[in-house]
Amino acid sequence: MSNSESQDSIRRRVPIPRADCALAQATEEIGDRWSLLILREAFFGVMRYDDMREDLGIPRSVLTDRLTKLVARGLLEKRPYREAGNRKRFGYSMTKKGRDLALTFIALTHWGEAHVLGELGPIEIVDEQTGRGLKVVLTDKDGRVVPPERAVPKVRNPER
Amino acid sequence: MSNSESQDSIRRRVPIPRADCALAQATEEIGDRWSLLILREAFFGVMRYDDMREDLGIPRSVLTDRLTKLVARGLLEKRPYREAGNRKRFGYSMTKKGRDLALTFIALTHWGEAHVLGELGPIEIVDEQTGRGLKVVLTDKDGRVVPPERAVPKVRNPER
DNA sequence: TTATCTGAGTTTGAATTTTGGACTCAGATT
DNA sequence: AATCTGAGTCCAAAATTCAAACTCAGATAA
Repeated sequence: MSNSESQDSIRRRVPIPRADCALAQATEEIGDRWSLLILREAFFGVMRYDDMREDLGIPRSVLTDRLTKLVARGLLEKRPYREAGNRKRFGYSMTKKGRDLALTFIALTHWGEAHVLGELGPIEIVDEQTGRGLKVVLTDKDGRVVPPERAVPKVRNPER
Repeated sequence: MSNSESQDSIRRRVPIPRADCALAQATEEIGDRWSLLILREAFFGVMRYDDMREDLGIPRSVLTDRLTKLVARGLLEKRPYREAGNRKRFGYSMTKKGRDLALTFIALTHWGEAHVLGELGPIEIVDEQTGRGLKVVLTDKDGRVVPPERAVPKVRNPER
């Protein structure tokens, strides 16, 4: 059916207003091999430098660098804490901006399970209040669920 | 309110079964500075090497490398096409696996608009059938919408 | 038929980033 | 005074990225 690609649809594309696109900006902040994984740690409640390092196997210098950047960009905050009978230390926790990446995490995790891992991973995301498993869906303004195949890009304010 | 972090909650964290996590696998496939942007191009209907290069400002050698990898991993496919009176060429288009990243794109794009760009970007995602704007939400099994703040990780089969 | 153009790459050498390991430092504990 | 620990810093080698120049094959132009 959609074999008609051959002729001219190759050129018919959404004209893309360049780098002012939100996805490009977003990948600027978290689009490297480590930042997302570090944020996942924070999302899962890991706050300490050495715990993250051990979980991820990330080189120290890179972890230090990423944590610093994530704090500077407001995705994490560095806060002092004190454990029973220990000196004060610092840990990292999510800001609102960081927590708002949860949807992206979950969507990407589900994709990874479906298409890379090939099975359900060891951790699921549940509703804290009901304990029920959660999934990510698209809805329109009225809350009607729309399957992802029907999602298409559209220029918001075509300037002509 | 949540000032009680100080004492011991710092250590109380989900024990994370290591690298078999889906998110780590997923970032292995698309977690670099360019892959997601290339896939966005494909999602927006850009199929040609030079169009992608121009849109993204990506070095040729890197684009070639990423396209090859994305094809090898099954996110894109390379297909011949022919434009009116031109020789046969090759273009790249999304596979199902690639298209299934749409939810992740959209979630990340919305995050970028809210937290980085600070305004709506030039492109919105709409329902192809109704033209209405779409957003990403979390739901439970019954389709009940759950706000992202209530999403928490849980070990799926705690082995004890 | 030879020359030119074009899309889709390669190649190259310099600049940048990543890596793993060793080293540091300050406050607790022995 | 010596040791331990969490949270880094510093370093040289390895891997990646970059911009710019070069290649190559088929279509069109002269």
